[in-house]
Amino acid sequence: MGRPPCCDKEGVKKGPWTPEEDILLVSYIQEHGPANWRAVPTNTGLLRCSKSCRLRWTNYLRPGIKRGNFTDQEEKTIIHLQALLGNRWAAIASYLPQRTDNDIKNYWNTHLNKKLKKLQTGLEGHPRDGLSASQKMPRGQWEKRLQTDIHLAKQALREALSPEKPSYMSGSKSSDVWSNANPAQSSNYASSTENISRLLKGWKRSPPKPSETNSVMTQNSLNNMSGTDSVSSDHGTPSWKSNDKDLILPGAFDSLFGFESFDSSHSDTSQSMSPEATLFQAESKPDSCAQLPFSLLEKWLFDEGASQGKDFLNDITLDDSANLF
DNA sequence: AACGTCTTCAACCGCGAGTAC
DNA sequence: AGTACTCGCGGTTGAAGACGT
Repeated sequence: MGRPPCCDKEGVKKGPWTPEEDILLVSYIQEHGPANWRAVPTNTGLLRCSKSCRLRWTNYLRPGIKRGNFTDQEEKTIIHLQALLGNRWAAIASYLPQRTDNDIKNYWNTHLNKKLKKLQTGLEGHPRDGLSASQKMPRGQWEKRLQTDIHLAKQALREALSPEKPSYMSGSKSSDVWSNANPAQSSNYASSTENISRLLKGWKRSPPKPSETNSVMTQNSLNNMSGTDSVSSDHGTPSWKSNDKDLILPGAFDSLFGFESFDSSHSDTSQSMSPEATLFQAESKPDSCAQLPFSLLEKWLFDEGASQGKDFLNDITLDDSANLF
């Protein structure tokens, strides 16, 4: 028996999404939550397959997504996690809540891979000068420790992902969140998304011709979505506002690798984020079950102790990571 | 200005895992 | 237990813009 196609190939639109399609999708998800993707094309009238809808949502429209350049810290995180986890982009993305696995994968393939290869080839035949803390120890010892570290991290990840994980973990997938969400939560959800408001900004600037507006797109949903400010005030949390600042999961990533702040420009935002917002940020990530491994990994990263461990990753340089491959 | 090449990234494809029946 | 179906992941592609000649 052959595998059935995920959608009818006939009459299914492919290629880039239009703002109109985005609005339709966002409008639908606002009301129903990101679940039962199979039903999305039918219910929205979108001529897209369910997979395409899900992908569009998770990689572009989902709230809390940060776009644009990767920071040095993010770069380091990706490099290190890639060394630990390999090309498990979804797992890596779970440590960078604002980035999608697709983004990270693309960034790795287009930037980091090249960068590392370049450095690797550049280092061949050159003495290793400008050594970081981790490199100051004899190379053999460092490599040995690194192997042990990787082994420990993998073990920790395995344990953390075992079925005995706490209940809050097992039920934290975004679809679960949404299938259980009440309508009010659903409304807040869509209204609080910077991506959606950004989308709507563009939408307002160049509104579609009336004939292009699908009947599924209710005025009510448009109002809800564009009313980000009013909703944000309901929460009393400026970070819910639609603005140009990126949302950030507070705390956790400040501590990761000992960064004072994941990005200094975000610190204000993260400080002002309410617990609800924090929860939302955590839950909006599809694979939030990796939060526990994160803490274990973080512990492992810092278990190097006060001696040198804490600065290990801050000090880690691209050539450090290059040697991991 | 025109053309060719390179780079980027959104989107697609196929597969495996999980789940409902 | 077996089948059908959905979802999520990772690899890959291709359109579009950037850049160089």
